[in-house]
Amino acid sequence: MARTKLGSHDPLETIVVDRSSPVPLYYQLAQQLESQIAEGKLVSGDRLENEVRIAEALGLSRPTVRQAFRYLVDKGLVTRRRGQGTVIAEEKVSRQVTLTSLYDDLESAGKKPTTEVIRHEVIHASDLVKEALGLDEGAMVIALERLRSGGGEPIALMHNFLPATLLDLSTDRLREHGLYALLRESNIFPSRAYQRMGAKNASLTEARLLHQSKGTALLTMERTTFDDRGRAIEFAQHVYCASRYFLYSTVSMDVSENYVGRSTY
Amino acid sequence: MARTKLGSHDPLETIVVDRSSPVPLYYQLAQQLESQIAEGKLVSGDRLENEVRIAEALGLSRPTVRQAFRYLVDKGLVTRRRGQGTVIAEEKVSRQVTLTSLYDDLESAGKKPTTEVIRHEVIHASDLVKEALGLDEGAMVIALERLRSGGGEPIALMHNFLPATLLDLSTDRLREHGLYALLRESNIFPSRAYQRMGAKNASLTEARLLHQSKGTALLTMERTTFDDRGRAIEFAQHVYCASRYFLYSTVSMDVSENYVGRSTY
DNA sequence: CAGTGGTCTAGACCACGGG
DNA sequence: CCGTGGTCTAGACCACTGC
Repeated sequence: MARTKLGSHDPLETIVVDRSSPVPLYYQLAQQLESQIAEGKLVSGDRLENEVRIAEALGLSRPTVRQAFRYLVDKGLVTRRRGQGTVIAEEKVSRQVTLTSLYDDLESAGKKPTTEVIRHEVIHASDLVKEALGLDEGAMVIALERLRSGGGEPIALMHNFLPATLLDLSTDRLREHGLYALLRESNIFPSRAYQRMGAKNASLTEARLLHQSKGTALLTMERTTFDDRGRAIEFAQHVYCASRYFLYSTVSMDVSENYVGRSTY
Repeated sequence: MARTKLGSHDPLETIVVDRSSPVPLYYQLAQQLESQIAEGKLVSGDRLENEVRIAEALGLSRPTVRQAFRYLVDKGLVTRRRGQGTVIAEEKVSRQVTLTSLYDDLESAGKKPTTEVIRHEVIHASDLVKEALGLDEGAMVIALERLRSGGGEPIALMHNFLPATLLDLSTDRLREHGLYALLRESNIFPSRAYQRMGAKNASLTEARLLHQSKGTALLTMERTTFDDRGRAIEFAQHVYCASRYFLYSTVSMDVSENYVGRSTY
């Protein structure tokens, strides 16, 4: 079954680009294709028109269309192969667009999350925190300890350290919002994080806070987050209740390794 | 201290592109910059020349230089800001280029890894495995159970399931190589994986195999891996010894969220 | 062989950041 | 204001895939 169009649905018919909009053309195109995938108008295995025809149909140049496609590839929504075309990917990969670090917020959306702020103060950074954040001797950091619950049950015990010079945090707003949301409000945009995941048996205090018994296996995560300027903005040590919670992530293998593997130079 | 060049070192002087090489020009440029970063000739905070001047200096067009820079940005090696330029990023982010899924191999490089193949047979896929790999009723899969050790101590107990139609595996080669290396040899290129991490208390058999006591906290990971064609190629259930092992990963936040966050349309 | 994406060019104008 | 990266165009040729 080879279909140049896409079964009963031709996505190009419903796509429009607005040249008066401040939104980049490639982004308008990418978003509309993304929507069609999200809505199920384009499903796994469907093939898109080739770049040239899309460019003609929408009155765009080919590089612009390619930029839109690159966005979709980066998101794992489509796969492209020379000589074969552009095909909608398995939902599994794309469905979980959520990043590990943000999963809290999304997951809890269905679970009525609450956050209890156990600790919120400005202190001298410990050696570990200084090292992680690249701070100088005597630097001050905001130290947070929060208990995140969903559906009435505790999910995670979270310790965070942020450079005190970065922003001011309100304890009240911490109760209502994720930390990253507050950072974004202050024009700090997390862009990359370096994470380390492990496991540990619950201590007595951890067990009590998380409503578990001492010795229960807990998932641990240590993370250093950097913003789009390359600044270290947060060091976190979290402990998750493994019985109620998993950390999800989508990882992409390095293209360069494949490249080297396939080339012969 | 504003330096248009880069302190004592001008990276452009040592960069050459070979137009007769089959390696793309943008990739030649990206790799050479990457090398200079790896070798410490370019260090965190250094600023690169702007696109136009690099293009002129190397006799390339600006889009080609941009493509090289995009590669470096994707790898987290540099950050770029309009009006400010291209700056080498914190080492922390870039150092750990390693993917979670491949960490085994890299880590074990320093630890003399050994792999004991406990099980290697072709079986009917269970419902869970069929679901994960998107297989039909009655499909056959290769079932693997391996114990990975480093420095004489067991590190991980690994269960893998691969579509039997995908390739043939030799038990001998499994002892000597990582699974992904064998896949690549068969022209199967893992490109994305969907992972779920958790924790559990060791069962008696797990404890025995991993030289731990029953109840010790273990790190668990479930993963479905897709290749560059978008095919599901592997479903894995691994259990790691938390006392000797961590899972590392570098995650990048979604650009589009930032984009939306900053725009006003 | 025809069809596809991959690479590359030589320009253009715009948007943002900082002095 | 200037310098920077961000977007966009209209072409060109090449490399891989599958028939």
